[in-house]
Amino acid sequence: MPGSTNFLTKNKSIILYGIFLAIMLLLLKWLELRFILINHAFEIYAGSIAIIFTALGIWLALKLTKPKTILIEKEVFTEKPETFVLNEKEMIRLNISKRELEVLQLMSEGLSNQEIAAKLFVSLNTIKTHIARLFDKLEVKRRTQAVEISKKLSLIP
Amino acid sequence: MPGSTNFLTKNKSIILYGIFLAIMLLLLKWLELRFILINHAFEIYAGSIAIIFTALGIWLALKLTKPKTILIEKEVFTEKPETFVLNEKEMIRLNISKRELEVLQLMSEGLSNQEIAAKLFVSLNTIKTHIARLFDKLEVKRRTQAVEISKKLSLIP
DNA sequence: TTTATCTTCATACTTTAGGGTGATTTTCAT
DNA sequence: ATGAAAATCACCCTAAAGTATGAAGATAAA
Repeated sequence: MPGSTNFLTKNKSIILYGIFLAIMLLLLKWLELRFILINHAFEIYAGSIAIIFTALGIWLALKLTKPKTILIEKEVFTEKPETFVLNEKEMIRLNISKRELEVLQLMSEGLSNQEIAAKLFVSLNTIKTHIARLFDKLEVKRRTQAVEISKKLSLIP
Repeated sequence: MPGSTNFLTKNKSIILYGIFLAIMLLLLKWLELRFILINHAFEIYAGSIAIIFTALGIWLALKLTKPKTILIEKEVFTEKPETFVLNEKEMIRLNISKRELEVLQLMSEGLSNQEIAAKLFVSLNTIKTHIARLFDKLEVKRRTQAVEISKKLSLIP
């Protein structure tokens, strides 16, 4: 830009003087600082040490100490675990066979003997004998009781 | 003891000399320490500052930091909530009466119609009609199904 | 191989459950 | 007080459940 170039050439000496003054001022300020530094060298040194080692102390404490942990156990109640596991011990104890358990399962779902027979491709009489044996082993007299008790024993879900 | 007294009087000058020597040695050692301290005053001072401020830093860090809180969610499976609450909305929706619910309850416990009748001091026929209405309202055909469904609907425990 | 258990099926019989219909008495809210 | 819902009961009939007994094939363990 020609405008700014003109300004520079016109006030060259003034600018140079200004710059000189600025430098001198900076130098004086620096010398002042130096003077202060020299005269208070010990205090500055001690202060620096204090600051540095305080920082070191903080760092050490934070880094090397075990974090203070407050363990809060929050109980989460699960609605229904749904994780049915067959109580095999009871099954063995009561001497209930796999087939019988299968019939028991279907019985608990509300199926009639006829429906169970159809589902397992066997005769109604077969289901009746299975159920009769189940009642004997479970020591019950009715299917509703059988369902009740075998649910409590975790033989069925 | 006369023995030890004899020993003291006999060697008095030797003992005194020994004590004197010991004191002199201690004095020398102390002077030596003083000399070391004076000559290394600055280092000692700086070191002290370092130690003190490190300690300060550690103290600050331990005292002023918030303890880290770790929240751990622990799943607790309640075996049986045992807190059965009747689903009254379903009861109203299905238009099931108190007496019917009572019968349903006993039915779920495995009682026969005859037993239910005896327990409620009513005739077998009454129980039959109650149950017939229940089956109608629950849209089922067998008592095992009735028990199944009404457990799911929280009409019975 | 032989024994014991499981699974299957049958026949006969008894008991209980369930369906349909109708009727009387309580109870309770309008 | 009166009408609707609830609770009670009876009778008849069918279907399903449960009991008892016997027996035969399948399977797995001894």
